[in-house]
Amino acid sequence: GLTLSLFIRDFCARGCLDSASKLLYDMPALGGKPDTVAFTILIDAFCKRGCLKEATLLLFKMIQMGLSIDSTLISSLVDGYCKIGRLEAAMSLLNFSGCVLDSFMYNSFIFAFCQNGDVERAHVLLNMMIESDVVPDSINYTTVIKGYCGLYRMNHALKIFAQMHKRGIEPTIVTYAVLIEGHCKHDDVQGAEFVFNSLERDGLHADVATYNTLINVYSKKGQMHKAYGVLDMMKKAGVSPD
RNA sequence: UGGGUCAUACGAAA
Repeated sequence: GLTLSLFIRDFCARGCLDSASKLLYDMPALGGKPDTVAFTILIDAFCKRGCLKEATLLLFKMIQMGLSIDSTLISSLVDGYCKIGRLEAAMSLLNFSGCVLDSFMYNSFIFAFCQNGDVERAHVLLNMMIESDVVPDSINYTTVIKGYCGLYRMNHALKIFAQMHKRGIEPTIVTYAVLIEGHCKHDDVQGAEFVFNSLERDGLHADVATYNTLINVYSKKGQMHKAYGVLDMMKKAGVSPD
């Protein structure tokens, strides 16, 4: 199954889902066995394009074939349904599967609530994770932080950030980028600079996206000399602009 | 050693 899955993955990455499907069906003839992972790759590709009907059909097809389902597979579908706003479909699929929510699936719901502007509910979900002994990771925290930043609630965002630290979850480069952008929305250039500097203090390496975020802050504030200064920082750090 | 969740600008749309 592994060999042909690599080709299926490549087809999906290139957006050739028809070729990927064909290969999946041709696997037996080619001497390969379609397995859960091969199906998951294709199902996830359909989910990411919002084609949940095709994805769900494939799910039932593989179940008919006697293949087992696992959390990764269900997570793809749960995220797909969440991304198109069908949270109840995501929930019923989850119940049907018998899988339990893990940090990935929790995040699909948390993200969806944030997108709807219902960050309070996303926050409740984050707390539910802890109560259910599912350890929230930096992605779960970052998603809620971004939600609060989007609502201009920097105080809440920073509170979550502090809780994250207290629980020993390491922020990532994304966490910092989200906070930098949040401060920018608040017209708080100094806050953005403070976050950027703490990033370096914590031994994380800014990447192109991080630098672009900071450049965006400065250019929106008309501080182009500082924006050019970031360009110099990038050169010194060996990060090329895109 | 193959599969799932979070971030930037620009462009497009409003």
